[in-house]
Amino acid sequence: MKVHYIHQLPVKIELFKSIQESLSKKVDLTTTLNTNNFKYIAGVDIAYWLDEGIEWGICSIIIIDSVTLKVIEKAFSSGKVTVPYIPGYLAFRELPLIIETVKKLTIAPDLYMFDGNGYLHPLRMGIATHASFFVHKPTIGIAKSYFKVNDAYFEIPKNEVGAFENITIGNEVLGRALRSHKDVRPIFISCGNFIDLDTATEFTLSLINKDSRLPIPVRIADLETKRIRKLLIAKTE
DNA sequence: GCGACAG
DNA sequence: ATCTTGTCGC
Repeated sequence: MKVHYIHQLPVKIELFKSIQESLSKKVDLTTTLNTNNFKYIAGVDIAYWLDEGIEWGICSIIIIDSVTLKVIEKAFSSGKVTVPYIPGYLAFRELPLIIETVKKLTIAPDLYMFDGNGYLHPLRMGIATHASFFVHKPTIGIAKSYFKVNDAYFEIPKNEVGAFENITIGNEVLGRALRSHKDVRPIFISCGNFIDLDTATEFTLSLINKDSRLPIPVRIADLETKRIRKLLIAKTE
């Protein structure tokens, strides 16, 4: 049985340096919270595969125009993944490839949507929140399944499109279970950073189509990630 | 010892 | 996340 120690993860130093840099910058919230400026929305996802016992990952970021809903940019990065998946520490595993991919973007997204949680997290610091310190933009977390936080409570949302229930601990709202399709399991929305939950919900719902319960940017990033993985595996063999 | 566990 | 065929339904 292999034991992993978080404090020895190779990405730790880099992560904290970036957070320090980010905190010393001034973020203009009046600009970032003006939803009229949310024109370009990015979806981020990673797919994995094993090659001779070594784990590889391919990150895909796609940007859509929130008006036309068309993809206007795609960026990819692939590489070895050395950090294991540990519930609660997803960011340490996925951020290195994500950051590498963000650097390749020629268009700056106004909002990032991540596969996973933001504030809905035991330390209120899921991947969407963690990532905001690198991208310096509003971020939200979209999780396909519920990640249990101690003492958190919520009701199952009604079976209607747009129905939601807040996930709370006392008066604190961590996120919400949102029904993006009728007769389909809800998704779990939470703030990453620089955005409020109502706005996050509004944008999520506005980017849902009949193809998926996930918003378009995350959905397309997921498809792209698997398409590229197939190409990379074929190239190796 | 057993179950839970974002991706 | 990943391993995987058909199948039910719109």
